[in-house]
Amino acid sequence: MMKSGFLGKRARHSGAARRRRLSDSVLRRIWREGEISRAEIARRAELSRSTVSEIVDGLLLTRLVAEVGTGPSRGGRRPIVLRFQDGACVILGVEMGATHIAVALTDLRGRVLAWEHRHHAVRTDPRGTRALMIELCQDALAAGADESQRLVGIGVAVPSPVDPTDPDHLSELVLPAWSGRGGLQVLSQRFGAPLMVDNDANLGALAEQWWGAGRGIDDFAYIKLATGIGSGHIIAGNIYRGARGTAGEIGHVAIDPHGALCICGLRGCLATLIGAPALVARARELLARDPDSMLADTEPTITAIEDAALAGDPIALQVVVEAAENLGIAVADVLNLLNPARVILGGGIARLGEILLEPLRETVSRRTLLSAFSASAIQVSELGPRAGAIGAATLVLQSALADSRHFNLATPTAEIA
Amino acid sequence: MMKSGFLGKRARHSGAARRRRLSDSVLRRIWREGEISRAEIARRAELSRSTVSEIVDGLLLTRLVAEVGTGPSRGGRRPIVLRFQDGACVILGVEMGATHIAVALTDLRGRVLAWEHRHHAVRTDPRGTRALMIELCQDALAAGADESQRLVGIGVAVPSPVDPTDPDHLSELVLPAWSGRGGLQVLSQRFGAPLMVDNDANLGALAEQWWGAGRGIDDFAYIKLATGIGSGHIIAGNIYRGARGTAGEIGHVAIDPHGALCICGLRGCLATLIGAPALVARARELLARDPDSMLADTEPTITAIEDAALAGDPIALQVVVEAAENLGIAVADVLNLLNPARVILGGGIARLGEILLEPLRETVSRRTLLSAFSASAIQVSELGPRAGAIGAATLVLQSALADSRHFNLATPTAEIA
DNA sequence: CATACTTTGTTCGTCGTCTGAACAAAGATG
DNA sequence: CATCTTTGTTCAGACGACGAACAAAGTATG
Repeated sequence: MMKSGFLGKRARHSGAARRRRLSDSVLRRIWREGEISRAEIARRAELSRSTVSEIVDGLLLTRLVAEVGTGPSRGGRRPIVLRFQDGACVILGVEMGATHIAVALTDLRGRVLAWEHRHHAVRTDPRGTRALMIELCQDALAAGADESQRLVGIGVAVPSPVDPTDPDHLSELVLPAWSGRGGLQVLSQRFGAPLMVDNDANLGALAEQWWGAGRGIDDFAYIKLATGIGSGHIIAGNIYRGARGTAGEIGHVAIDPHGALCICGLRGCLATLIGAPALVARARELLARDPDSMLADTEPTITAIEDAALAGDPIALQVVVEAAENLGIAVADVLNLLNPARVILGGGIARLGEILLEPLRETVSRRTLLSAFSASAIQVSELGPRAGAIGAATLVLQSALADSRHFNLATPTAEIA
Repeated sequence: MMKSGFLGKRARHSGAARRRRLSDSVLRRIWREGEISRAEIARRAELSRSTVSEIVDGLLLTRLVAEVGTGPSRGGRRPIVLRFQDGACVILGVEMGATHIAVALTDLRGRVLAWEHRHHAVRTDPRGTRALMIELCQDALAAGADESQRLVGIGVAVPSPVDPTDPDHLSELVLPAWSGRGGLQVLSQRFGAPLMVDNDANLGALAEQWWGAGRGIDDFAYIKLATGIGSGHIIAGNIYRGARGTAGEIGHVAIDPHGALCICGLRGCLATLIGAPALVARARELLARDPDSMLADTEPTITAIEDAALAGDPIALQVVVEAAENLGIAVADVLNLLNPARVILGGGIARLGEILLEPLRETVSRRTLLSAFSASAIQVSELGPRAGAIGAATLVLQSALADSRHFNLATPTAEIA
């Protein structure tokens, strides 16, 4: 019995699977270089030119790669230039915030082809949020994609830890009204494309790794400063999610054991000290004592505080400096535990740049082992408020480049027939 | 020109290199299973029986694998049992502490064949320390190895961060008299075997992963409580060293910003609160107020405090409970940032077991996100004071199992000739 | 400007791996 | 006892990647 059964998995060490992996590695190389010739691929990948030619023939059929003229001679025949076709497909990246939804439609190089953004009471309205996501995705596709561009997939950044074994689960502490379920499969069904979900800070980190301040760096931390505080960690080149997906909860690192109560049930978490509501409250406190501030005109919001700090308002600056000092304690802990090569700050307040960085660097350098760190390694995000949505799209891109079957194209053989 | 050059690296996708990788993966499988038949390997590795037979023929020639009779029938011919020869080689693991040197001679299954331990003023005497290491290694080899057993390599655990790009460098903060250099190559030269160096907490974590409380777990933290406090982190199955080898400095996480000054230049580091000297000082302080303690008889040492706590002495217990509470704050930070599946405590004080664990778990569960952790996931080391030296040997074993050329055996072809 | 030399990309024969089928040995089953 | 399984080996064949050879298209040099 069981003479041969299903021979689906047998082909691992032979034929098809091996050739696919090699082809994928060549495809990734073409993506990475943008433009490259067959001969150059052969040199860098340590393959023979004949093998590369064969593989490239297959890739040309997928339309992900095209020949675009000839390059400069290196002393002999001029090479045929292969170019990765960034526009062959599109990807949707959705960011779900506490009070907004944003959607980025990107090409295969992370370029934003369309951007949609809408304020919404996400926390209290699951159904409306899902409908809004679909609407914004439709709008983005209509604005930025044409018929020829296949949708590779949809990525979603959520403001909650995501357990890889149960990606639709959302934290009931952060989003009580959602009763633990995202229900995001509707997106997948509506647009007929695979869905990938991850935490917003993780995806911010991923976006910075591929397109921003983390390019070329295999170990860094991304800290998102918003209503909540979260961190995403790139470790040995990959997002680190921990045993159950809750790594990166820097917002609940203990700073002041006697501080205010947090939604997590603890006291003195970083989030209670420098989350947006905390900063607003602190600004109010300072205004009560000293009302000679441009902030006194209106009810202060986090955006107003940021604007005032940029304009040089002393009270806003004090709020920021105090926040930087508290953040510095947590950053120092991260440096001591994880030794990242860089720390990247994202979220709204990161637009303050040096106003935030200078007191932060000062605190951190007082609190870290001398050799461990150069202060210049603390930077602000290069992608700003779009990092989350772009990172969500990048998650899809990453998986497609890792295994080109996820591009979901007609197979080469089918195209020939 | 450059018709073919050196063809050393070309063979990556063909022939020799591929066969070697496959052979190594079969060897690892035999190691992992201990005993297994060819047919079983074929099933689990999804290879054909003929291929496995061919590879096993090669492995038998290395003497790392042998046929040892037949196993139970599964309804047909009885399989020939292959057994990994744990005793074919030996490995030396050296632990360099602040005040001692320990050497473990192990087989290829992490069993300790010989154990040497000597107190020594390591911090102030580099030359004598190196000589002592050589002496203890010699003793261990004489006591536990015979002529037929080749020495695969020597691993060394050092009480300093180790930069993978400069493994002989030692921290000048921790070991000022060593002026930044380990000079451990003498070991390699003396015994004619490769040398590998890593941080002691990292190697404690590795030992627990292979042989102790971390078996089968891909994400956990090991915390070494001794003169200094360090942590080693297994992340996605591998030791995480950070960008420059200084990950895992939990000893310098900030607990009390107004605390005592640390060698690192900061205040209130965990190490200043629960390092062995701090515990001794705290015991003295308590004794001054209440001299009715068994500790009052002699000058208190860390070992004496541990013994007294085990005997139920109230003052010793208070010292331990306070230490557990401070440690708990740092452990909670680790849980929030890294979400390990387990936390393992090593170092001398870990022998207190539940006396230490109970107040620690209490503190941690008050300070961590509910869903993130079950308190039972905090445990003490299974390997105790030998974890560092065994981990150092395991580092060598790991590299040999990853690439069997590191076993440094006569090649099969050479043995045939 | 003709000749020699390079580089590129393709074609084709070859080598080495891994496979699957066939087989003998050894045991289970009824 | 005959039949069926399982194991391990042998051997021919499929297939992938390689290298050699070649044509095409360039550069360097007299």
